[in-house]
Amino acid sequence: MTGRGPAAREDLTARARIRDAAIEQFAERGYDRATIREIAGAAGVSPGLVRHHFGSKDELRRACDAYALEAMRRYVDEAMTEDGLNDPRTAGEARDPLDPLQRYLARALIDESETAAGIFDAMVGMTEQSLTVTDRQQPDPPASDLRTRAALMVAMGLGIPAFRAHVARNTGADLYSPAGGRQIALAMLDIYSRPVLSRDNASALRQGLK
Amino acid sequence: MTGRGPAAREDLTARARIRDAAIEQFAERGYDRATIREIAGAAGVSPGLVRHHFGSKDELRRACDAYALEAMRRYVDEAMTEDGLNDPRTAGEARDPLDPLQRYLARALIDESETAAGIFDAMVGMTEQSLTVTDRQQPDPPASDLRTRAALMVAMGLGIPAFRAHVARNTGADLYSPAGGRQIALAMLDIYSRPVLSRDNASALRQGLK
DNA sequence: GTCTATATAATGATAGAC
DNA sequence: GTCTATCATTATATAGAC
Repeated sequence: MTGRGPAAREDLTARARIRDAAIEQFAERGYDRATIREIAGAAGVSPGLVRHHFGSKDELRRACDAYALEAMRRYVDEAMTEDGLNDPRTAGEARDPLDPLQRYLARALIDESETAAGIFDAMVGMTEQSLTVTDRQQPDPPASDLRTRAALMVAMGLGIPAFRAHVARNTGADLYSPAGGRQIALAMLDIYSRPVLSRDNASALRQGLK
Repeated sequence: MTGRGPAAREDLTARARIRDAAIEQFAERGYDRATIREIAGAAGVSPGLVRHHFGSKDELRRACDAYALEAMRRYVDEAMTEDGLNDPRTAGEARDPLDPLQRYLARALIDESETAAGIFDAMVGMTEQSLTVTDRQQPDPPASDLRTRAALMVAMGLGIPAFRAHVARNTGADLYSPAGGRQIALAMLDIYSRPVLSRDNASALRQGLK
């Protein structure tokens, strides 16, 4: 974990408060439905000040994108060190500050942000690498294209923050509450550690595809 | 498969053409960015006629939702019969007409449609049922809540149509082209038939969560 | 740096002719 | 059933005062 924790809201500059409020609003309502007025209100400033600092709504979005990208990059850099890889916290608390950004990212991808698309592609690359290792450890090699599998797995993983509200309604567990986060992490471990289909079942279905 | 296939575009009533164009636009651009003018243009009619047939943009959305719901219901009814369950086509061509509606559904969930939320919940229920069967066949029972796992799996599955553009950019395979669909189906079979995590790995991570 | 007030563009809603 | 023309609303962009 680098540096200082999250500063108290009142300690942030107006510019930072606006950016944080924008990230929250863009993630929650999407780019179009989030209004400058609302963002300004949530940050405790006037709409005019938003323009003063960011120029336009579109540039405000780009600033949020850049901020999210930078935070992701910082996390990946740390996680990829030799220490990080063995630290159990890498899978746990260390990634906590990433959670709201993951939700922002999922929404930005749907809103067709260029920066977010780049992050998606980077995630596919990392998943590809990780799959290469996993594949080698398996007795029988997978029949399908590596990159396709990686892209699908990233899309599936992002489905959870994307449909967060619907998951919460069905489970009573909000992804971003401590208790809910644990409940969901527990379920994810089960999902990821057991196959949905048996090998036989899968190859039977494979036949049906030809 | 019931009844007639898709009618030629020119054979449809104006009302049906508007509905189809709206489903396409809502799925592609989302509710807010899809404009009545664009939908009317795509359907080859005037904006005024949209109002004549549907009253308002919101009622047009509801009509699309109802249409998607009905199509899903019809598919499920057929797939759940004794014939359907054993028909290999149930996993194949039989669900082809469902694809564009799945994409519509994914977007409608993000746009907070009530009807779509109901469909999501129904999908969770079906997944729950299917998981109950699968779980019984496994030696060791999963540790986590059934409904939570089901909700997460539905969200993950819908991540694919939700992030369709990004998957396509990374794989060159559009989910809704014949070749791309096959490529993706093949990869899904691999994903679903092999665990991402070993049991040991999973229980180690489970410890880290407490 | 911060605010208020105004201009402008886009879009959904409406009315009425054919 | 279908279209054209217009209105009302909303949100962004802009200008200028403090």
